[in-house]
Amino acid sequence: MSASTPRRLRQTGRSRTSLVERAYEQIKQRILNNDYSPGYQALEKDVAEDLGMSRTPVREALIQLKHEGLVELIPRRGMKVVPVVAEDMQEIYDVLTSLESMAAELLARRQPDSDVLEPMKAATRDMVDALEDNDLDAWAAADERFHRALIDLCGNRRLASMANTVRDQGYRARMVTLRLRDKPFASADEHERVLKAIEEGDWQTARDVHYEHRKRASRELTGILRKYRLPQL
Amino acid sequence: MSASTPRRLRQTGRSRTSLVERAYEQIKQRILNNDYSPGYQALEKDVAEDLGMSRTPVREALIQLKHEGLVELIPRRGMKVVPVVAEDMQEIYDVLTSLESMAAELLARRQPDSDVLEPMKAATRDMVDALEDNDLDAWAAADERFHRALIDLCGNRRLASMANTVRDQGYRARMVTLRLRDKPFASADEHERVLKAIEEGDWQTARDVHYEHRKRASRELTGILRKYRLPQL
DNA sequence: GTACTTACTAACGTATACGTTATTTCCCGA
DNA sequence: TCGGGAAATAACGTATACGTTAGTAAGTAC
Repeated sequence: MSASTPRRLRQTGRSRTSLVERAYEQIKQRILNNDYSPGYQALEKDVAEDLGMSRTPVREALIQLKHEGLVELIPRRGMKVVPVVAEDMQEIYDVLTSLESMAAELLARRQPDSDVLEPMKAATRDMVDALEDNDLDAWAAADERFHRALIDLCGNRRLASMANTVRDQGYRARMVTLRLRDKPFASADEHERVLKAIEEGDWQTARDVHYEHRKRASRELTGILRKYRLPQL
Repeated sequence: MSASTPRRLRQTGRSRTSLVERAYEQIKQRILNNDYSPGYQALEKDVAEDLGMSRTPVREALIQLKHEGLVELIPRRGMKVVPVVAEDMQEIYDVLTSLESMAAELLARRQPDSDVLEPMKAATRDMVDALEDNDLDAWAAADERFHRALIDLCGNRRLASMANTVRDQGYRARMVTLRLRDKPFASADEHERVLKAIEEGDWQTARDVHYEHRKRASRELTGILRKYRLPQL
Protein backbone atom coordinates (compact mmCIF):
# COMPACT_ATOMS: atom_id res chain seq x y z
CA MET A 1 0.00 0.00 0.00
CA SER A 2 2.62 2.48 1.09
CA ALA A 3 5.34 3.73 -1.20
CA SER A 4 7.67 1.13 0.23
CA THR A 5 5.61 -1.75 -1.11
CA PRO A 6 5.71 -1.45 -4.87
CA ARG A 7 2.93 -3.79 -5.80
CA ARG A 8 2.28 -4.61 -9.43
CA LEU A 9 5.95 -4.71 -10.13
CA ARG A 10 5.16 -7.04 -12.99
CA GLN A 11 7.43 -6.97 -16.03
CA THR A 12 5.21 -4.78 -18.13
CA GLY A 13 5.59 -5.48 -21.76
CA ARG A 14 9.16 -5.82 -22.87
CA SER A 15 10.09 -9.02 -21.11
CA ARG A 16 11.95 -11.11 -23.66
CA THR A 17 12.26 -14.18 -21.45
CA SER A 18 9.31 -15.74 -19.76
CA LEU A 19 9.12 -16.06 -16.02
CA VAL A 20 9.37 -19.82 -16.39
CA GLU A 21 12.69 -19.49 -18.18
CA ARG A 22 13.97 -17.07 -15.60
CA ALA A 23 12.88 -19.29 -12.76
CA TYR A 24 14.53 -22.26 -14.44
CA GLU A 25 17.84 -20.48 -14.98
CA GLN A 26 17.97 -18.94 -11.56
CA ILE A 27 17.10 -22.08 -9.65
CA LYS A 28 19.60 -24.05 -11.71
CA GLN A 29 22.29 -21.47 -11.08
CA ARG A 30 21.65 -21.55 -7.38
CA ILE A 31 21.94 -25.31 -7.35
CA LEU A 32 25.14 -25.41 -9.39
CA ASN A 33 26.66 -22.58 -7.34
CA ASN A 34 25.76 -24.40 -4.17
CA ASP A 35 23.51 -21.55 -3.03
CA TYR A 36 20.95 -24.30 -2.81
CA SER A 37 23.11 -27.06 -1.36
CA PRO A 38 22.49 -30.76 -1.89
CA GLY A 39 19.66 -31.83 0.34
CA TYR A 40 18.28 -28.31 0.55
CA GLN A 41 14.53 -28.31 0.72
CA ALA A 42 12.14 -25.49 0.06
CA LEU A 43 8.46 -25.14 -0.52
CA GLU A 44 7.17 -23.96 -3.85
CA LYS A 45 5.84 -20.88 -2.13
CA ASP A 46 9.23 -20.05 -0.63
CA VAL A 47 11.07 -20.49 -3.91
CA ALA A 48 8.46 -18.31 -5.56
CA GLU A 49 8.92 -15.58 -2.97
CA ASP A 50 12.67 -15.96 -3.30
CA LEU A 51 12.42 -15.27 -7.01
CA GLY A 52 9.73 -12.65 -6.71
CA MET A 53 7.08 -14.42 -8.71
CA SER A 54 4.09 -16.64 -8.13
CA ARG A 55 4.02 -20.40 -7.76
CA THR A 56 2.97 -21.22 -11.29
CA PRO A 57 6.15 -20.41 -13.24
CA VAL A 58 8.22 -21.86 -10.42
CA ARG A 59 6.25 -25.10 -10.59
CA GLU A 60 6.79 -25.37 -14.32
CA ALA A 61 10.50 -24.69 -13.96
CA LEU A 62 10.76 -27.29 -11.19
CA ILE A 63 9.12 -29.89 -13.42
CA GLN A 64 11.91 -29.37 -15.93
CA LEU A 65 14.61 -29.50 -13.29
CA LYS A 66 13.12 -32.71 -11.96
CA HIS A 67 13.44 -34.17 -15.43
CA GLU A 68 17.09 -33.19 -15.47
CA GLY A 69 17.68 -34.91 -12.17
CA LEU A 70 18.66 -31.79 -10.27
CA VAL A 71 15.69 -31.67 -7.94
CA GLU A 72 13.16 -34.04 -6.52
CA LEU A 73 9.57 -32.97 -5.95
CA ILE A 74 8.04 -34.31 -2.79
CA PRO A 75 4.37 -33.63 -2.13
CA ARG A 76 3.91 -31.46 0.96
CA ARG A 77 7.69 -31.10 1.31
CA GLY A 78 8.41 -29.02 -1.70
CA MET A 79 11.48 -29.37 -3.85
CA LYS A 80 14.67 -30.99 -2.71
CA VAL A 81 18.06 -30.54 -4.30
CA VAL A 82 19.08 -34.10 -5.03
CA PRO A 83 22.35 -35.08 -3.42
CA VAL A 84 24.81 -36.98 -5.56
CA VAL A 85 26.49 -39.92 -3.87
CA ALA A 86 29.40 -42.02 -5.12
CA GLU A 87 27.09 -44.47 -6.82
CA ASP A 88 25.34 -41.67 -8.68
CA MET A 89 28.68 -40.35 -9.80
CA GLN A 90 29.47 -43.75 -11.22
CA GLU A 91 26.20 -43.69 -13.14
CA ILE A 92 26.80 -40.18 -14.37
CA TYR A 93 30.27 -40.94 -15.63
CA ASP A 94 29.22 -44.17 -17.31
CA VAL A 95 26.62 -42.23 -19.27
CA LEU A 96 29.11 -39.47 -20.06
CA THR A 97 31.64 -42.06 -21.16
CA SER A 98 29.09 -43.62 -23.43
CA LEU A 99 27.70 -40.47 -24.99
CA GLU A 100 30.90 -38.50 -25.31
CA SER A 101 32.87 -41.33 -26.87
CA MET A 102 30.07 -41.64 -29.41
CA ALA A 103 30.35 -37.88 -29.94
CA ALA A 104 34.07 -38.27 -30.61
CA GLU A 105 33.31 -41.03 -33.07
CA LEU A 106 30.66 -39.01 -34.89
CA LEU A 107 32.87 -35.97 -35.07
CA ALA A 108 35.78 -38.01 -36.42
CA ARG A 109 33.54 -39.62 -39.03
CA ARG A 110 32.52 -36.19 -40.27
CA GLN A 111 36.14 -35.34 -41.09
CA PRO A 112 35.72 -31.75 -39.91
CA ASP A 113 37.86 -28.93 -41.21
CA SER A 114 40.69 -28.04 -38.94
CA ASP A 115 39.18 -24.70 -37.93
CA VAL A 116 35.98 -26.37 -36.81
CA LEU A 117 37.99 -28.03 -34.08
CA GLU A 118 39.52 -24.74 -32.97
CA PRO A 119 37.32 -24.40 -29.87
CA MET A 120 38.51 -27.80 -28.66
CA LYS A 121 42.12 -27.01 -29.45
CA ALA A 122 41.93 -23.65 -27.71
CA ALA A 123 40.37 -25.25 -24.65
CA THR A 124 43.15 -27.81 -24.53
CA ARG A 125 45.82 -25.12 -24.81
CA ASP A 126 44.14 -23.19 -22.02
CA MET A 127 44.25 -26.29 -19.85
CA VAL A 128 48.00 -26.57 -20.32
CA ASP A 129 48.48 -22.88 -19.57
CA ALA A 130 46.22 -22.99 -16.54
CA LEU A 131 48.14 -25.92 -15.14
CA GLU A 132 51.43 -24.07 -15.59
CA ASP A 133 49.89 -21.09 -13.80
CA ASN A 134 48.62 -23.40 -11.09
CA ASP A 135 45.15 -22.00 -11.70
CA LEU A 136 42.80 -24.88 -11.01
CA ASP A 137 39.64 -22.88 -11.62
CA ALA A 138 40.84 -21.85 -15.04
CA TRP A 139 41.81 -25.45 -15.72
CA ALA A 140 38.35 -26.69 -14.79
CA ALA A 141 36.67 -24.04 -16.93
CA ALA A 142 38.83 -24.96 -19.92
CA ASP A 143 38.23 -28.66 -19.41
CA GLU A 144 34.50 -27.94 -19.30
CA ARG A 145 34.81 -26.00 -22.54
CA PHE A 146 36.57 -28.89 -24.27
CA HIS A 147 33.88 -31.39 -23.39
CA ARG A 148 31.11 -28.96 -24.19
CA ALA A 149 32.64 -28.19 -27.58
CA LEU A 150 33.01 -31.87 -28.41
CA ILE A 151 29.36 -32.38 -27.65
CA ASP A 152 28.24 -29.30 -29.53
CA LEU A 153 30.28 -30.14 -32.61
CA CYS A 154 29.29 -33.79 -32.94
CA GLY A 155 26.15 -32.83 -34.82
CA ASN A 156 23.71 -34.95 -32.84
CA ARG A 157 21.41 -32.61 -30.99
CA ARG A 158 19.72 -35.30 -28.94
CA LEU A 159 23.04 -36.65 -27.82
CA ALA A 160 24.20 -33.13 -27.00
CA SER A 161 21.17 -32.34 -24.92
CA MET A 162 21.42 -35.56 -22.93
CA ALA A 163 25.14 -35.26 -22.36
CA ASN A 164 24.78 -31.68 -21.17
CA THR A 165 22.04 -32.65 -18.78
CA VAL A 166 24.01 -35.43 -17.19
CA ARG A 167 27.20 -33.38 -17.11
CA ASP A 168 25.38 -30.75 -15.07
CA GLN A 169 24.49 -33.44 -12.59
CA GLY A 170 28.17 -34.02 -11.90
CA TYR A 171 29.18 -30.38 -11.93
CA ARG A 172 29.14 -29.79 -8.18
CA ALA A 173 31.14 -32.94 -7.53
CA ARG A 174 33.80 -31.91 -10.02
CA MET A 175 34.10 -28.52 -8.38
CA VAL A 176 34.38 -29.94 -4.91
CA THR A 177 36.94 -32.57 -5.80
CA LEU A 178 38.99 -30.17 -7.89
CA ARG A 179 41.33 -29.39 -5.02
CA LEU A 180 41.26 -32.81 -3.44
CA ARG A 181 42.78 -34.63 -6.37
CA ASP A 182 46.26 -34.78 -7.78
CA LYS A 183 47.13 -32.25 -10.41
CA PRO A 184 45.25 -33.25 -13.55
CA PHE A 185 48.26 -33.61 -15.79
CA ALA A 186 46.93 -36.42 -17.94
CA SER A 187 43.79 -34.75 -19.27
CA ALA A 188 45.24 -32.25 -21.71
CA ASP A 189 47.40 -34.96 -23.23
CA GLU A 190 44.42 -37.23 -23.66
CA HIS A 191 42.45 -34.41 -25.21
CA GLU A 192 45.24 -33.89 -27.71
CA ARG A 193 45.20 -37.55 -28.63
CA VAL A 194 41.45 -37.41 -29.17
CA LEU A 195 41.87 -34.32 -31.32
CA LYS A 196 44.59 -35.96 -33.38
CA ALA A 197 42.44 -39.01 -34.03
CA ILE A 198 39.49 -36.82 -35.01
CA GLU A 199 41.61 -34.83 -37.43
CA GLU A 200 42.87 -38.03 -38.99
CA GLY A 201 39.34 -39.34 -39.33
CA ASP A 202 40.30 -42.32 -37.21
CA TRP A 203 36.97 -42.66 -35.49
CA GLN A 204 37.73 -45.91 -33.70
CA THR A 205 40.76 -44.40 -32.01
CA ALA A 206 38.91 -41.17 -31.23
CA ARG A 207 36.17 -43.18 -29.60
CA ASP A 208 38.49 -45.52 -27.72
CA VAL A 209 40.80 -42.81 -26.42
CA HIS A 210 37.91 -40.69 -25.24
CA TYR A 211 36.33 -43.73 -23.66
CA GLU A 212 39.49 -44.37 -21.67
CA HIS A 213 39.79 -40.69 -20.82
CA ARG A 214 36.38 -40.64 -19.22
CA LYS A 215 36.83 -43.99 -17.55
CA ARG A 216 40.00 -42.72 -15.94
CA ALA A 217 38.30 -39.53 -14.77
CA SER A 218 35.51 -41.63 -13.37
CA ARG A 219 37.90 -43.84 -11.42
CA GLU A 220 39.67 -40.81 -10.01
CA LEU A 221 36.52 -39.03 -9.00
CA THR A 222 34.77 -41.95 -7.37
CA GLY A 223 38.07 -42.85 -5.68
CA ILE A 224 38.22 -39.42 -4.10
CA LEU A 225 34.60 -39.56 -3.01
CA ARG A 226 35.35 -42.83 -1.25
CA LYS A 227 38.72 -41.78 0.12
CA TYR A 228 37.38 -38.59 1.69
CA ARG A 229 34.15 -40.26 2.69
CA LEU A 230 32.21 -37.45 1.04
CA PRO A 231 28.66 -38.36 1.88
CA GLN A 232 26.89 -36.30 -0.75
CA LEU A 233 27.62 -33.55 -3.18
CA MET B 1 -27.35 -27.21 -14.67
CA SER B 2 -29.65 -29.92 -15.89
CA ALA B 3 -29.28 -33.54 -14.92
CA SER B 4 -27.54 -34.21 -18.20
CA THR B 5 -24.62 -31.97 -17.28
CA PRO B 6 -22.95 -33.57 -14.28
CA ARG B 7 -20.86 -30.69 -13.07
CA ARG B 8 -18.31 -31.24 -10.34
CA LEU B 9 -17.45 -34.59 -11.79
CA ARG B 10 -14.04 -34.18 -10.18
CA GLN B 11 -12.24 -37.28 -8.99
CA THR B 12 -13.39 -37.03 -5.41
CA GLY B 13 -10.92 -38.54 -3.06
CA ARG B 14 -9.64 -41.89 -4.19
CA SER B 15 -7.68 -40.80 -7.21
CA ARG B 16 -4.38 -42.63 -6.96
CA THR B 17 -2.84 -40.93 -9.95
CA SER B 18 -2.75 -37.22 -10.43
CA LEU B 19 -4.36 -35.57 -13.39
CA VAL B 20 -0.92 -34.57 -14.61
CA GLU B 21 0.16 -38.20 -14.73
CA ARG B 22 -3.01 -39.22 -16.49
CA ALA B 23 -2.66 -36.42 -19.01
CA TYR B 24 0.95 -37.41 -19.60
CA GLU B 25 0.15 -41.08 -20.16
CA GLN B 26 -2.84 -40.46 -22.35
CA ILE B 27 -1.20 -37.88 -24.58
CA LYS B 28 1.85 -40.10 -24.92
CA GLN B 29 -0.28 -43.10 -25.79
CA ARG B 30 -2.14 -41.14 -28.41
CA ILE B 31 1.11 -40.03 -29.96
CA LEU B 32 2.65 -43.51 -29.99
CA ASN B 33 -0.57 -45.07 -31.31
CA ASN B 34 -0.70 -42.45 -34.01
CA ASP B 35 -4.03 -41.12 -32.74
CA TYR B 36 -2.14 -37.85 -32.65
CA SER B 37 -0.17 -38.19 -35.87
CA PRO B 38 3.17 -36.51 -36.52
CA GLY B 39 2.57 -32.89 -37.28
CA TYR B 40 -0.76 -32.89 -35.45
CA GLN B 41 -1.39 -29.62 -33.73
CA ALA B 42 -3.81 -28.80 -30.99
CA LEU B 43 -4.35 -25.98 -28.58
CA GLU B 44 -3.90 -26.54 -24.89
CA LYS B 45 -7.58 -25.85 -24.43
CA ASP B 46 -8.57 -28.48 -26.97
CA VAL B 47 -6.30 -31.13 -25.49
CA ALA B 48 -7.70 -30.28 -22.09
CA GLU B 49 -11.26 -30.69 -23.33
CA ASP B 50 -10.25 -33.88 -25.09
CA LEU B 51 -9.03 -35.31 -21.79
CA GLY B 52 -11.80 -33.84 -19.69
CA MET B 53 -9.67 -31.67 -17.45
CA SER B 54 -8.47 -28.09 -17.25
CA ARG B 55 -5.45 -26.57 -18.93
CA THR B 56 -3.13 -26.68 -15.94
CA PRO B 57 -2.42 -30.43 -15.70
CA VAL B 58 -2.28 -30.62 -19.49
CA ARG B 59 0.30 -27.85 -19.58
CA GLU B 60 2.46 -29.62 -17.01
CA ALA B 61 2.22 -32.90 -18.89
CA LEU B 62 3.11 -31.15 -22.14
CA ILE B 63 6.22 -29.66 -20.55
CA GLN B 64 7.40 -33.18 -19.78
CA LEU B 65 6.59 -34.46 -23.23
CA LYS B 66 8.46 -31.54 -24.72
CA HIS B 67 11.48 -32.58 -22.70
CA GLU B 68 11.17 -36.07 -24.10
CA GLY B 69 11.12 -34.73 -27.61
CA LEU B 70 7.64 -35.97 -28.45
CA VAL B 71 5.94 -32.60 -28.77
CA GLU B 72 6.91 -29.06 -29.50
CA LEU B 73 5.20 -26.15 -27.77
CA ILE B 74 4.59 -23.15 -29.98
CA PRO B 75 3.14 -20.02 -28.41
CA ARG B 76 -0.31 -19.24 -29.81
CA ARG B 77 -0.27 -22.45 -31.85
CA GLY B 78 -0.46 -24.98 -29.09
CA MET B 79 1.35 -28.29 -29.03
CA LYS B 80 2.64 -30.03 -32.12
CA VAL B 81 3.53 -33.69 -32.38
CA VAL B 82 7.09 -33.56 -33.64
CA PRO B 83 7.61 -35.44 -36.87
CA VAL B 84 10.64 -37.66 -37.08
CA VAL B 85 12.58 -37.42 -40.34
CA ALA B 86 15.43 -39.62 -41.57
CA GLU B 87 18.03 -37.38 -40.00
CA ASP B 88 16.30 -37.60 -36.62
CA MET B 89 16.22 -41.34 -36.92
CA GLN B 90 19.96 -41.34 -37.45
CA GLU B 91 20.37 -39.26 -34.29
CA ILE B 92 18.07 -41.50 -32.34
CA TYR B 93 19.86 -44.66 -33.34
CA ASP B 94 23.29 -43.22 -32.70
CA VAL B 95 22.21 -42.41 -29.16
CA LEU B 96 20.64 -45.83 -28.74
CA THR B 97 23.77 -47.47 -30.08
CA SER B 98 25.84 -45.57 -27.61
CA LEU B 99 23.71 -46.10 -24.53
CA GLU B 100 22.67 -49.67 -25.14
CA SER B 101 26.15 -50.89 -25.93
CA MET B 102 27.25 -49.32 -22.66
CA ALA B 103 24.35 -51.12 -20.99
CA ALA B 104 25.56 -54.41 -22.44
CA GLU B 105 29.03 -53.68 -21.15
CA LEU B 106 27.80 -52.80 -17.68
CA LEU B 107 25.63 -55.86 -17.50
CA ALA B 108 28.47 -58.13 -18.62
CA ARG B 109 30.80 -56.57 -16.07
CA ARG B 110 28.36 -57.40 -13.32
CA GLN B 111 28.56 -61.11 -14.13
CA PRO B 112 24.84 -61.59 -13.54
CA ASP B 113 23.37 -64.90 -12.51
CA SER B 114 21.91 -66.82 -15.39
CA ASP B 115 18.32 -66.36 -14.20
CA VAL B 116 18.72 -62.61 -14.14
CA LEU B 117 19.10 -62.74 -17.88
CA GLU B 118 15.97 -64.83 -18.30
CA PRO B 119 13.80 -61.91 -19.53
CA MET B 120 16.31 -61.27 -22.31
CA LYS B 121 16.54 -64.94 -23.19
CA ALA B 122 12.78 -65.36 -23.24
CA ALA B 123 12.41 -62.32 -25.46
CA THR B 124 14.96 -63.72 -27.88
CA ARG B 125 13.20 -67.09 -27.99
CA ASP B 126 9.91 -65.31 -28.64
CA MET B 127 11.50 -63.48 -31.54
CA VAL B 128 12.53 -66.77 -33.13
CA ASP B 129 9.08 -68.23 -32.59
CA ALA B 130 7.33 -65.15 -33.92
CA LEU B 131 9.43 -65.19 -37.05
CA GLU B 132 8.56 -68.85 -37.63
CA ASP B 133 4.89 -67.96 -37.19
CA ASN B 134 5.34 -65.04 -39.55
CA ASP B 135 3.93 -62.80 -36.83
CA LEU B 136 5.70 -59.50 -37.26
CA ASP B 137 3.83 -57.74 -34.49
CA ALA B 138 4.81 -60.40 -32.00
CA TRP B 139 8.38 -60.18 -33.27
CA ALA B 140 8.46 -56.42 -32.76
CA ALA B 141 7.01 -56.73 -29.28
CA ALA B 142 9.58 -59.35 -28.31
CA ASP B 143 12.41 -57.30 -29.79
CA GLU B 144 11.17 -54.34 -27.78
CA ARG B 145 11.18 -56.49 -24.65
CA PHE B 146 14.77 -57.59 -25.22
CA HIS B 147 16.07 -54.08 -25.50
CA ARG B 148 13.98 -52.88 -22.62
CA ALA B 149 15.22 -55.71 -20.42
CA LEU B 150 18.83 -55.02 -21.30
CA ILE B 151 18.35 -51.41 -20.30
CA ASP B 152 16.50 -52.25 -17.13
CA LEU B 153 19.03 -54.84 -16.02
CA CYS B 154 22.16 -52.80 -16.61
CA GLY B 155 21.82 -51.16 -13.22
CA ASN B 156 22.27 -47.57 -14.36
CA ARG B 157 19.01 -45.76 -13.81
CA ARG B 158 20.05 -42.57 -15.57
CA LEU B 159 21.13 -44.52 -18.61
CA ALA B 160 17.90 -46.49 -18.53
CA SER B 161 15.74 -43.41 -18.37
CA MET B 162 17.55 -41.72 -21.22
CA ALA B 163 17.56 -44.79 -23.42
CA ASN B 164 13.84 -45.33 -22.86
CA THR B 165 13.10 -41.74 -23.74
CA VAL B 166 14.98 -41.85 -26.99
CA ARG B 167 13.64 -45.29 -27.88
CA ASP B 168 10.12 -43.92 -27.60
CA GLN B 169 11.07 -41.27 -30.12
CA GLY B 170 11.77 -43.97 -32.67
CA TYR B 171 8.79 -46.15 -31.83
CA ARG B 172 6.44 -44.94 -34.54
CA ALA B 173 9.11 -45.27 -37.19
CA ARG B 174 9.86 -48.86 -36.16
CA MET B 175 6.18 -49.74 -36.35
CA VAL B 176 5.72 -48.17 -39.76
CA THR B 177 8.81 -49.75 -41.27
CA LEU B 178 8.10 -53.15 -39.77
CA ARG B 179 6.37 -54.36 -42.89
CA LEU B 180 8.50 -52.49 -45.37
CA ARG B 181 11.73 -54.22 -44.47
CA ASP B 182 13.08 -57.67 -45.14
CA LYS B 183 12.34 -60.30 -42.58
CA PRO B 184 14.49 -59.48 -39.53
CA PHE B 185 16.35 -62.76 -39.40
CA ALA B 186 19.62 -61.41 -38.09
CA SER B 187 18.38 -59.82 -34.89
CA ALA B 188 17.68 -62.86 -32.76
CA ASP B 189 21.06 -64.30 -33.65
CA GLU B 190 22.79 -61.08 -32.67
CA HIS B 191 20.84 -61.00 -29.43
CA GLU B 192 22.05 -64.50 -28.65
CA ARG B 193 25.62 -63.47 -29.25
CA VAL B 194 25.23 -60.51 -26.91
CA LEU B 195 23.71 -62.79 -24.29
CA LYS B 196 26.53 -65.28 -24.62
CA ALA B 197 29.14 -62.59 -24.16
CA ILE B 198 27.32 -61.19 -21.14
CA GLU B 199 27.13 -64.61 -19.54
CA GLU B 200 30.83 -65.13 -20.11
CA GLY B 201 31.58 -61.74 -18.58
CA ASP B 202 33.23 -60.71 -21.83
CA TRP B 203 32.17 -57.11 -21.66
CA GLN B 204 34.17 -55.92 -24.64
CA THR B 205 32.50 -58.44 -26.91
CA ALA B 206 29.08 -57.74 -25.42
CA ARG B 207 29.59 -54.07 -26.09
CA ASP B 208 30.98 -54.50 -29.58
CA VAL B 209 28.38 -56.99 -30.75
CA HIS B 210 25.55 -54.87 -29.48
CA TYR B 211 27.14 -51.81 -31.05
CA GLU B 212 27.16 -53.55 -34.43
CA HIS B 213 23.64 -54.82 -33.88
CA ARG B 214 22.30 -51.33 -33.44
CA LYS B 215 24.41 -49.89 -36.21
CA ARG B 216 22.98 -52.46 -38.58
CA ALA B 217 19.43 -51.73 -37.47
CA SER B 218 20.13 -48.05 -37.95
CA ARG B 219 21.40 -48.58 -41.49
CA GLU B 220 18.36 -50.68 -42.36
CA LEU B 221 15.87 -48.23 -40.93
CA THR B 222 17.31 -45.08 -42.44
CA GLY B 223 17.74 -46.94 -45.71
CA ILE B 224 14.03 -47.73 -45.76
CA LEU B 225 13.07 -44.18 -44.88
CA ARG B 226 15.10 -42.98 -47.84
CA LYS B 227 14.03 -45.73 -50.20
CA TYR B 228 10.35 -45.16 -49.61
CA ARG B 229 10.79 -41.42 -49.39
CA LEU B 230 8.91 -41.43 -46.12
CA PRO B 231 8.74 -37.74 -45.35
CA GLN B 232 8.01 -37.93 -41.67
CA LEU B 233 6.96 -40.43 -39.07
C1' DG C 1 -5.54 -3.20 -56.97
C1' DT C 2 -2.25 -3.23 -53.42
C1' DA C 3 -0.28 -2.06 -49.22
C1' DC C 4 -0.52 -0.34 -44.73
C1' DT C 5 -2.77 0.56 -40.55
C1' DT C 6 -5.95 -0.41 -37.10
C1' DA C 7 -9.11 -2.97 -34.52
C1' DC C 8 -10.77 -7.29 -33.02
C1' DT C 9 -10.16 -11.95 -31.59
C1' DA C 10 -8.09 -15.73 -29.54
C1' DA C 11 -4.45 -18.11 -27.03
C1' DC C 12 -1.17 -18.22 -23.76
C1' DG C 13 1.42 -16.78 -19.48
C1' DT C 14 0.74 -15.77 -14.97
C1' DA C 15 -1.65 -15.05 -10.73
C1' DT C 16 -4.85 -16.41 -7.57
C1' DA C 17 -8.62 -18.77 -5.38
C1' DC C 18 -10.32 -23.00 -3.68
C1' DG C 19 -10.71 -27.69 -2.19
C1' DT C 20 -8.30 -31.88 -0.83
C1' DT C 21 -5.08 -34.24 1.76
C1' DA C 22 -1.19 -35.02 4.59
C1' DT C 23 1.08 -33.76 8.65
C1' DT C 24 1.44 -32.11 13.07
C1' DT C 25 -0.04 -30.87 17.43
C1' DC C 26 -2.81 -31.13 21.29
C1' DC C 27 -5.79 -33.36 24.36
C1' DC C 28 -7.71 -37.14 26.62
C1' DG C 29 -7.70 -41.63 28.36
C1' DA C 30 -5.38 -45.60 29.88
C1' DT D 1 3.82 -40.88 30.95
C1' DC D 2 2.72 -42.66 26.65
C1' DG D 3 -0.22 -43.64 22.88
C1' DG D 4 -4.02 -42.79 19.99
C1' DG D 5 -7.29 -39.99 17.85
C1' DA D 6 -9.20 -35.77 16.32
C1' DA D 7 -8.87 -31.22 14.87
C1' DA D 8 -6.32 -27.58 12.88
C1' DT D 9 -2.97 -26.04 9.79
C1' DA D 10 -0.41 -25.87 5.81
C1' DA D 11 0.90 -27.26 1.20
C1' DC D 12 -0.17 -28.87 -2.98
C1' DG D 13 -3.15 -29.94 -7.10
C1' DT D 14 -6.38 -28.07 -9.96
C1' DA D 15 -9.44 -24.67 -11.88
C1' DT D 16 -10.25 -20.28 -13.39
C1' DA D 17 -9.83 -15.40 -14.16
C1' DC D 18 -7.28 -11.74 -16.18
C1' DG D 19 -4.08 -9.18 -18.92
C1' DT D 20 -0.76 -9.21 -22.60
C1' DT D 21 0.43 -10.29 -27.14
C1' DA D 22 0.26 -12.09 -31.58
C1' DG D 23 -2.32 -13.03 -35.51
C1' DT D 24 -5.85 -11.91 -38.70
C1' DA D 25 -9.03 -9.44 -41.21
C1' DA D 26 -11.12 -5.43 -42.80
C1' DG D 27 -11.06 -0.86 -44.33
C1' DT D 28 -8.92 3.08 -46.23
C1' DA D 29 -5.67 5.60 -48.80
C1' DC D 30 -2.60 5.90 -52.47
